[in-house]
Amino acid sequence: MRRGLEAAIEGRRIKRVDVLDPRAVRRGGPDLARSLTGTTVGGVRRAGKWLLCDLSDGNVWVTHLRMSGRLLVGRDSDPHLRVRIGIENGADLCFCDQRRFGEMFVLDGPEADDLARRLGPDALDVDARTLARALAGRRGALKAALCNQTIVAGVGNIYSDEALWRARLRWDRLAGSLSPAECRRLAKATRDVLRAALAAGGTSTDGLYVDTAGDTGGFAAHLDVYGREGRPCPRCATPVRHLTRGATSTRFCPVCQA
DNA sequence: GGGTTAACCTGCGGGC
DNA sequence: TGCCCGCAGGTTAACC
Repeated sequence: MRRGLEAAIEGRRIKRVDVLDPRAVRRGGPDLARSLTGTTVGGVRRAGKWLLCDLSDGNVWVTHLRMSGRLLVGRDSDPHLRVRIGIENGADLCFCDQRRFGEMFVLDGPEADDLARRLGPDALDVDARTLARALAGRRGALKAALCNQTIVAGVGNIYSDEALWRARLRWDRLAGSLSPAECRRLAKATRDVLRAALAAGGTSTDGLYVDTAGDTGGFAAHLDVYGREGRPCPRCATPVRHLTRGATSTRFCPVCQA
């Protein structure tokens, strides 16, 4: 998404902003349009799951897609269009979001730095030592820690289940109880699964997860446990288990994840 | 201070 | 056929 956004808007001036759903800009209020209009987009960065666009006036345009948010180039007819951003000499950038959890707002430089600072090390290149430090002393469940953005940034429900399966670790292990070898396995599994998913264009389970061109990712075909409950574990053939705890569901192999 | 839970939201599928 | 309910999930505030 960051790469697609970079190609579509980097170096271009924002000439118009139409907020069709105020909830999409709830944090920034009605000022979003005023803050963006007339500025030029510099770099497009990522901090965990947050997209950060540096603006020519020193402010930072922040977007989080949450579950169903999408940034589509030239899709004004999308039924879930929430914000339309007119780009000079380019197609409109359309923020579409079926479930309305996503949001965009503008922060000044130091505020954006604060947002990024609150996040843990980036999961895409986390190493064993960094992960061990981040998990040390944690008494909660390993999966909850892995999904906690202040501990490790960038992992959500799908990739935490996949990384834990690859590392042969149970979701409910005490997060601070991992041995150095287990930390090495989990760090590598987390990096590997995210890189593989990225190479495949992400995981699209229901057509909601698409890139800026509207194309679905292909990683769903390579998932080992997520969405495979009841089917054989690819490693030991035990049926994959599914359980719901609170608002999140977990898939795991009850035999080869210890 | 760290961990847990509910709320936010819409569309879809299953059950009746 | 139509209605109701549960489920999907990232972040945050409130609570323990």
